[in-house]
Amino acid sequence: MESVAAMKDALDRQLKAIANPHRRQILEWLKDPRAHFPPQVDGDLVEDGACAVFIMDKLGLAQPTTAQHLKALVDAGLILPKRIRQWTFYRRDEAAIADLGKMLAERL
Amino acid sequence: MESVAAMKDALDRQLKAIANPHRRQILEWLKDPRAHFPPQVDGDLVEDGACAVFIMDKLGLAQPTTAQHLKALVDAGLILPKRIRQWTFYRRDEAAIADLGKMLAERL
DNA sequence: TTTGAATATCGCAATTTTACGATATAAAGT
DNA sequence: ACTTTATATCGTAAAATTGCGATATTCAAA
Repeated sequence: MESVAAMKDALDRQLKAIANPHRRQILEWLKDPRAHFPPQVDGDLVEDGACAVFIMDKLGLAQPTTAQHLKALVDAGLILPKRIRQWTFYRRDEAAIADLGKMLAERL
Repeated sequence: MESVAAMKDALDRQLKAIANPHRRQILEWLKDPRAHFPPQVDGDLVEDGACAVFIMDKLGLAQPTTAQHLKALVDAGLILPKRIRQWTFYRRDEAAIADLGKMLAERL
């Protein structure tokens, strides 16, 4: 069981995460990875997620900046990282995103 | 009809507005003004909203800072200001808040 | 019309966020 | 082992956010 303060911190992280346009764009792209990212050899686009390299390319931001945005989304619990060989793939945590959406629709 | 860019700007303002704990606290208090604010002589607590002075007192922030937070919420279209005599009262724009919540639940 | 109270705005400091280059680490192929 | 590629981290600069004091403005009462 989590403390109230910890839950508020978690909500704060999630709301700050979606308060940034680049991070919302990433979440949007990951809704349909096949439509937005090229085919991958090492990791299924849907099952494992999109490769950080492709996300970086589409964002048009530097690698450290992209990594920072992805970390913010992971720390907020909105996307799930999966390391395969030397790559990290990211996919949406649909359950967490749905929970957040429901929470906001009900309690905002 | 609004442009897509203008709609994205509006969403950005709304998400940035609720990304701040103080502003979320204000929205929370305004859900039940009678429970959180003292009776008012000049303006109905529910119909017109809570007086900025009382909101400031509860926040424990300076007047200019409180005014800034209230402006952010007004500019985001989440609360409605009403000037009566020398006071400004604020109440939730329930329709706008519900729209935002629904939007996030469906499209996040 | 002066006084007092509420609100709005200005200017500025402190903090946080965003972005990047440099560099370190990790993993794979040569 | 060495090189290449992907990722992570460090340090730092620029921009945005948050907060406040000082001050202007607004409005009503004295």
